[in-house]
Amino acid sequence: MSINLFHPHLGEPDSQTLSDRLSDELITAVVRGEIPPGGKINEPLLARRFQVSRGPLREAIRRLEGLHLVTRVPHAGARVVTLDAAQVREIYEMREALEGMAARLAARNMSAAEIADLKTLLDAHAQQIDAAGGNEYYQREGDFDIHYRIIRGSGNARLTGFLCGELYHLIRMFRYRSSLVASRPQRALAEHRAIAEAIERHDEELAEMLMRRHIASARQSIERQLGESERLKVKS
Amino acid sequence: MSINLFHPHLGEPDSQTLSDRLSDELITAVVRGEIPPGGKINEPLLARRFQVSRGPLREAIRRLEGLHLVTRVPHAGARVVTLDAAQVREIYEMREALEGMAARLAARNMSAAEIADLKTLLDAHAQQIDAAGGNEYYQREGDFDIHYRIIRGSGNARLTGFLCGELYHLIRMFRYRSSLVASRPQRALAEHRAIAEAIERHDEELAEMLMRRHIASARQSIERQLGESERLKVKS
DNA sequence: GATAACCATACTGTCGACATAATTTGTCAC
DNA sequence: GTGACAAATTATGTCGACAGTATGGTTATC
Repeated sequence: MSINLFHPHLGEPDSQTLSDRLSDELITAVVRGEIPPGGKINEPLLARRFQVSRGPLREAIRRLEGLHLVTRVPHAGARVVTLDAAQVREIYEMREALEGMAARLAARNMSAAEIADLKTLLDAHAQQIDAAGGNEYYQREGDFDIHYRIIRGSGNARLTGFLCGELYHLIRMFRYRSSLVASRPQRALAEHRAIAEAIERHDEELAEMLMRRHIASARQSIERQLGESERLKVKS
Repeated sequence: MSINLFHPHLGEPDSQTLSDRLSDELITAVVRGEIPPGGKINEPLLARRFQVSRGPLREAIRRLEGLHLVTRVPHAGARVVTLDAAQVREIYEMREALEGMAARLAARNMSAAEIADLKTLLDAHAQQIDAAGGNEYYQREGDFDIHYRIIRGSGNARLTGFLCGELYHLIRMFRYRSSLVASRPQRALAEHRAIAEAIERHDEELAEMLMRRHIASARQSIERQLGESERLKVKS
C-alpha cells in the first residue's frame, strides 16, 4: 500500500511491479472521472493507452474491483461504479461508525507530540481558510489532512487502511463528480477543534461522539444538496 | 459476490468464471488452514492442483490480497496472513464499530416479519444449545447466523458485504487456527436476546450499545485466552 | 569449521495468441 | 420507420512461453 494516499505522485519513482503502478493510475483515472461513472473498462484500449499487456491490466482491474471502485459481470466486462444517493448514505454510515471509533482510539493512543502536530495543522488550516478565501481545493485537502491525521492516530493500521484506502477513494470520486459545495469551512474547523480538544483530554467518549456528529452533519448537508439537484431534475 | 457466505458449497454449480471459482476455493483453503498462516502461495503448485493456468490463478490471488487474506511482496510471492494478538484486536475494534452501527440501523429498518424471523432463529439456537450440548461447531454457526441476520437487517449492502465478506473470513480463519473455546453460549444467547428486543422496540441507541458491548466482551475473552497461551509459551 | 562468493533451480512478472461469449452492425420483413 | 433476426466484429477468459529475479545449495577460501 502506498504511503501518500492523498498525494499519490509523491510515491516511489518506478518501484513495485507493473500491475501495482497500473492500479494506482487506474484509481486516479477513476477518481478524477477520466473514466466516467458507469463507463466501461475497455481492456484492449487501456492496454494500448498504458503501453502494457492485458495480463497486468486485468490484475489491476481485479484490485479496483476489490476496492469496490468497479463492478464486474462475467463475460461482459467491468464498469466504474455509479454512486446514487442511497450508496452515498451507506458509505457515510460506515464512515460515521469507523471514524467515530478512530477518534475514540486516537483519544486513547495519540502521543503528546502527535496531538501538538494536530493542533499546528488546525492553525495552518485556519490561516488557509482566511488566506485562500474561496479556494475550495485547498480547503478540501486540508479537511482530508486533518481527518487523515486523526485516523492514523488511532494506531489501528487496518482501520486506517480501509478508511484512507477504500472509503476515501469513493468519497473523493463522488465529490469530484458532483462538485459539491464545501460545507461551511468555518463550522467544520470549529468542529475539528472541538474533536482535537477532546482527544487532547483523552476523553474517548466525547471524541467519538463529536466525530460522529461531525460526519453525520456532513452527510445531511450532502443529502440536502442531492435532494435539491434531484428536484431540479424533476422540474426541468 | 456469493450469496451463501457461511455455506459456500451451496453456491451455483459451475457458473461464473474460472477465476471467481478459484478465489472461492482459495478462500476456503486459507480459512480452513489447508494453506497454513504464513504459508507461501506457490503459483505453479496451485495451478497444477486446480488444473488451471496461472493467469486466472493470479487474478484470484489478487482478490484474496484485496480481502487482506494474503500479503504480497513484489518478486517474492504471496503469503497467507498471520494474525497476531494486535491484529485480532484491530479486527475486533472495527467489528465493534461496524456491527454496532449495523444493530442501530437494524433497529431502524428491520420489518416486523424480519424481526419475527430473528426471534425464531433465537429460539432454535436456544434448543441447539440444549440439544447439541457441547458441540462447538453448531453453536458457532448459530452465532454467525444470528449476527449475519442482524447485519443484513441493517439494509446497508456495503456494510453487509464488508462485515460478512472480509472481516468474518479473517475471524473464522483465526478461530480455526487457534481453536478457541466458545465463550459461554448461554451468556451469548442472553445478550443476543437483549439485542433482538432492543431492535424490536426500535431502540437504536440501546441496540447499538448492546451490540458493541457484546462484541467487546467477546474480544476481551479472546484476549484473555491469547494472554494465557502466551504465558504458557513463555513458561515452556 | 565457518563464511563468502557463485551457480543452478524455481518462481514471479509479463507478453502474445487463441477460443468463446457478448455486442454491434446490417438487413429484411412488417 | 420500427422491430426482429443474422452476420461480423469486438472484447473477455484462458492458455503456454519467455525474461528477470529471488532462493537454496555448492564450492572455494580463510
